Amino acid sequence: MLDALDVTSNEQHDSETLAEHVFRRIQAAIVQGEIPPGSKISEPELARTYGISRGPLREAIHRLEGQKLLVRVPHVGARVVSLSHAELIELYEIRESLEGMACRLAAERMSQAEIDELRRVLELHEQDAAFKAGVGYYQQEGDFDFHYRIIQGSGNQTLAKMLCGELYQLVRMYRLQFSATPNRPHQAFAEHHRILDAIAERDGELAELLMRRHIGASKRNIERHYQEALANPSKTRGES
Amino acid sequence: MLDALDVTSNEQHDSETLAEHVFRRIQAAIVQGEIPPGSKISEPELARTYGISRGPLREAIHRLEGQKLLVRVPHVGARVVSLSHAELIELYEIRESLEGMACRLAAERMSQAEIDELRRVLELHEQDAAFKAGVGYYQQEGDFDFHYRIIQGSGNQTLAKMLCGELYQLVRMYRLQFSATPNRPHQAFAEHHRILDAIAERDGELAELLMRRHIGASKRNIERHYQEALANPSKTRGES
DNA sequence: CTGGAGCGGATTGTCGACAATCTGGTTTTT
DNA sequence: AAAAACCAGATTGTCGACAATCCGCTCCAG
Repeated sequence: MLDALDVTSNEQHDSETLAEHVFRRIQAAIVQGEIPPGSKISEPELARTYGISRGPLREAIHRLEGQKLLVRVPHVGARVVSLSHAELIELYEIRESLEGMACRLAAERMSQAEIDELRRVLELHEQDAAFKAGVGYYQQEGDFDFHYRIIQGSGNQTLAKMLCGELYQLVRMYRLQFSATPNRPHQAFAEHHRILDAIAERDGELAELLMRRHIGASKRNIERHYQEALANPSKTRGES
Repeated sequence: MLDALDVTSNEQHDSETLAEHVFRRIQAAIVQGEIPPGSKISEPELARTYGISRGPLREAIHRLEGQKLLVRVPHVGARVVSLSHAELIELYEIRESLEGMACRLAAERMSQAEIDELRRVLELHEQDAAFKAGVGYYQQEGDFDFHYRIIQGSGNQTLAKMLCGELYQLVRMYRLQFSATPNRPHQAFAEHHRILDAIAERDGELAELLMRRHIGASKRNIERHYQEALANPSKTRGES
């Protein structure tokens, strides 16, 4: 069950609706930065690009707006989201609260098999992190994502829909953008490990605390990024 | 008094887009139960009802889906949401976490003027609650809603968009449905008062705790409702 | 030279019609 | 008679065209 990995990107289920298809394609393009943040979305242009009419495209745009990947103003059009520093911090505060809760519930309700699988995911990350030698914690999608699996393990389906179905791609977008911090990946991995241990010991209270601290650390990491970018305006992921 | 309740439905903003207009009207109809939960949404029928084409109507439907007031399955259509017992409990757990956080932030960041206004809102509720003699805590909308104002007072705009702009109507829909519990309104009012006191004393920790308990009490109230409905199937107060 | 009004092009909002798909009842087959 | 195939009706998905609105440019006045 680990084989199906890029089911979200290409290779469409042919019975799938056109709007659904183009929705996923644009979503991937935005998250991976192919359509840069802040850039305007032209309906006719995108319709030509994907070879569809404006009808399904507009539905896709509305759904992207629901996922907060686009912001739309009436009679003007849509732009790719570009979170301000304050907004990004706010998003992390929300994650702190919500994923903290999810982690507590996961510690209480995950099955032993799920915990074992989660441990295997972490080991897989370890190998990959070692391979990539620190340049960005390998940020896999969906089932390979540590946070994703914990949220799923919380058993709260409504929460899972919220975090894994709506805000997930937005968080992923910015996680990709800030993953190039030198020391952070190693630290994040260690934090993940401690969280897993707490879950394995069924210590919900500790698991929640650790997850909140983990996300809080990510938040501070981002704040540091912004302060550096403020002092040294050569930003946007420095490939020296 | 009660007449100014449908400000969201008709009248002004003629520069407003058609889709926006019909979106609000259908939203109000769903929240107030005019379109019963679980009922199917027929695009042609609604288009005739509101005198518009299917284009803007579909946009409105998508936005309603984003607010979780509709559930839509491809090639079949949309239905008004009908949360199961478990889903409703999950929603309240999420509110516990999020509004707890909002309450802590509000205690730390609300201005004195905002706190004074909040107290006035509560006094207004007291008069109204006394007037209505216990039959349902008068659940005003927007600025008149205690929870709404605390969330706004948290200063976290992202959180406010989430709770006041997306989940708000859904919560309101079920709050209206369960507001007929005899003793609950008086109790809820007392809890609101204690929360306000904690905020006024700038005690964020206590404010968060009280808010979590307050929502937890509402949750238990709903659970009791369900158990009674289970034992005595004469539910859905009033008509079918 | 500067500022504002007016105009042209382009984009978004809206519409009606056609095609693809689902639902439910009917017919046919075993 | 029961189950599967089928057909009819309606509904959703998609399309291209028209109308309303906005953005940027030009032109004119001061």
